[in-house]
Amino acid sequence: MDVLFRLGRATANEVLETMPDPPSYSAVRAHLRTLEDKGHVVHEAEDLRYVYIPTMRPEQARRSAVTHLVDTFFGGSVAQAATALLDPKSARLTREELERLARLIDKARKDGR
Amino acid sequence: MDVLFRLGRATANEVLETMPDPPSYSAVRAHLRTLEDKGHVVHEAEDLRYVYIPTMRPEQARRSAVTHLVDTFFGGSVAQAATALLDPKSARLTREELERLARLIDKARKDGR
DNA sequence: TCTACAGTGCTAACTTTCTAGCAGGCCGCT
DNA sequence: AGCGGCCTGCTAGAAAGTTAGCACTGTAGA
Repeated sequence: MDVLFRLGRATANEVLETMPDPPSYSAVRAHLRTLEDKGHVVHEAEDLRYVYIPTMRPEQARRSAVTHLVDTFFGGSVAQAATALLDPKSARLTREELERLARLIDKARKDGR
Repeated sequence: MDVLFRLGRATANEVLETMPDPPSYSAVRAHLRTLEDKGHVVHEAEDLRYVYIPTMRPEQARRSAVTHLVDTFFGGSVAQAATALLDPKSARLTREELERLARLIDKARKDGR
């Protein structure tokens, strides 16, 4: 699923190539099929092969992943998660991005009071 | 592992209770043992039962989880991830938290130029 | 003391996942 | 037409994960 969320859509081979510690091609194909059985993905035939696509909408997947991360690793604290995310040691943001985030926070400050 | 990262340390029973869609108690115990075999957790005897603890340091686990989230769901863009995280629809930050984040970004802006 | 309880170690059966491999279809190339 | 490559569907055996249940141990309480 992570590969599919990352790529948006992918064939069995692309999933295999993108995976870290990949299992066999057979395993990937079988797993994609069970994911389809469970309704987590759909496939389309394209150029003679199957392209798999997550059924969950990207925004929802992102939201759910973010919530899970915050709950699992930051005790539910968005602020702590944000602090870790913006940690200068790893962040590397452009000036425009920083401006935009600053504006976002500014707006939240005004709205919140 | 998610449960252990969330709680820091937990017994088999606590893991079971914390899991969504929990399997059987037997499965949890067996799984904790294989995690221990693989070196991902250690156990300590405490009050006659085993308490399991992740071997990876929390900071490292958090960093790695954040990186994975950003890469998987936000195309590697920290800025997009931050925007989603601070989305006012779900964020709910206190004024102090907002101030702290604002200062963090301000600092990054000054350092970066 | 002895009884109940909760936890561990272990086992055996069962289910699911993983793996390799085969037949068949479609395409492009010679 | 014939060949090779790539993909699907399918199968069967191996490996891993799941489950229930037993014996044993230490603790607490009647």
